[in-house]
Amino acid sequence: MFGLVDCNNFYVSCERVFQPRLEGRPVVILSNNDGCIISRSAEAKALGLKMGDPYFQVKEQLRRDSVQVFSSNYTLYGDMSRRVMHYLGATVPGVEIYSIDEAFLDLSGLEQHLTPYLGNLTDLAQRIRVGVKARTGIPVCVGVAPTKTLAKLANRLAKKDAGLGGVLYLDSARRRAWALGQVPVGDVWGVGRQYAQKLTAAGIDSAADLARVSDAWARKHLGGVVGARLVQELQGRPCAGLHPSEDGTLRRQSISCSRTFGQPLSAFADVLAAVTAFLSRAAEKLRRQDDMAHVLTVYISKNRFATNVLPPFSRSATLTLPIGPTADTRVLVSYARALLRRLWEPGTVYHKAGVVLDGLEPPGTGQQLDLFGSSAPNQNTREEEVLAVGRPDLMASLDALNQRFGRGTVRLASAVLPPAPQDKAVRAPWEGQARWRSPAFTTRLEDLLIVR
DNA sequence: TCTGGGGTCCTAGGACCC
DNA sequence: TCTGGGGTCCTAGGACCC
Repeated sequence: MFGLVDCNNFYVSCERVFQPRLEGRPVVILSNNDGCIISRSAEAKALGLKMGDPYFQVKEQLRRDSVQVFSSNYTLYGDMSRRVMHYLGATVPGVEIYSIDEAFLDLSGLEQHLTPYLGNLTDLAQRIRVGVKARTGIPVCVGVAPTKTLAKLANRLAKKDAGLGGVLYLDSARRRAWALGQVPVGDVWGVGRQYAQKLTAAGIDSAADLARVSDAWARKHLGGVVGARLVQELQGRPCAGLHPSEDGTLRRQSISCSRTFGQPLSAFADVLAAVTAFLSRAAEKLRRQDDMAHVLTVYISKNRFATNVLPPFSRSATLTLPIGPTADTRVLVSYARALLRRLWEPGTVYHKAGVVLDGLEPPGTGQQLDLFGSSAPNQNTREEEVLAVGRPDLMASLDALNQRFGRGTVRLASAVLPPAPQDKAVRAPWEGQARWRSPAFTTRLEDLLIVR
């Protein structure tokens, strides 16, 4: 049996924990660069504000309706998420952190042990909901069902129907059938815009309809094996297990960092500075989960909303590192520069850039065998290994300094712009704005709330 | 003037190998 | 005239998720 815990309007809820005056008022959170709406309170939803609405388009309405507007504050949200996940981890046997605001719970076998002492899974789910709120201030809903897809579906019903008290357990075939009938097919986990359109055109309107299609039909029209699994899961046959997140952290298979620039850029040096900064950040995350990367992708994008710009809006270049996996920022940056040159079209105005690290593996899984001269295939030359390993000690010092004195205290020279006239910090041309960012209430001593 | 960022999984064609 | 088949790796891209 699976549980799904999903935080309600998570980013808004994080702000409200430390600013109770926001309770009961419409609140929205904006994306990076204050671009568009990415989280809304119930009151903001009721005003018709939509996920993804560009700020500049709804600015007037926000003002008219006295909506409280915030820039996103990922330091705060990340820390609040950690607290929620920590509590869940201490409460049930297995937790899979699915996103910043969602976690699957392994509840298998719990019911039979639970019932005599503590009641059924509905009671447990209810205790979890109350417990998270009491310990973190974050409201959540909990769905419980025999498959992940049905747990998601139960969660969404629990969110929508206030009468359920924030919890729904699909404990019988009858209840499952009822739940499937309540949910439009486009709201099923795994059905996006394209598939929803295709499905409704075929007369499949609800989750219940989708649960009735044949395996062959699902394979043909819903992306092959993915579609087949989706339908099975709706029918109550689990196709996906729980992948517990060890010690409350999420281990990634790829790590990326990208940004829309604060202003359009057309100088190679400016974009290279951005790419270097993004890659520094990505490599930092890579080392934090104690991995090395074997594959590097760089991409640059034009403005897809501009009427005078033709597709393709984005070009990418991927390289399997000839030297094997590395976690050294300097090694990665030297390859990234070459990839960027390959993509670069002089005279083009760029809007966004990004990097992706793939092929992650912990240090010493493959390349170290070769150090001892094993006859493994694809073995690197000694020189290549030395290049790939780089200077782990240097990287460790870099991370330690930035951890202690703040992100970006020590950077690669190529990420730094020509010195400003005075000794004052200037924003890099690729950096955007965050005009309404709340304090880092939980992670900066200077930002601690003062209670009188 | 102003339109996010970070992930997952799957497919498919070409290169290359035996 | 006529030219195999299967596997893996690399790379790019599409669909989906929050």
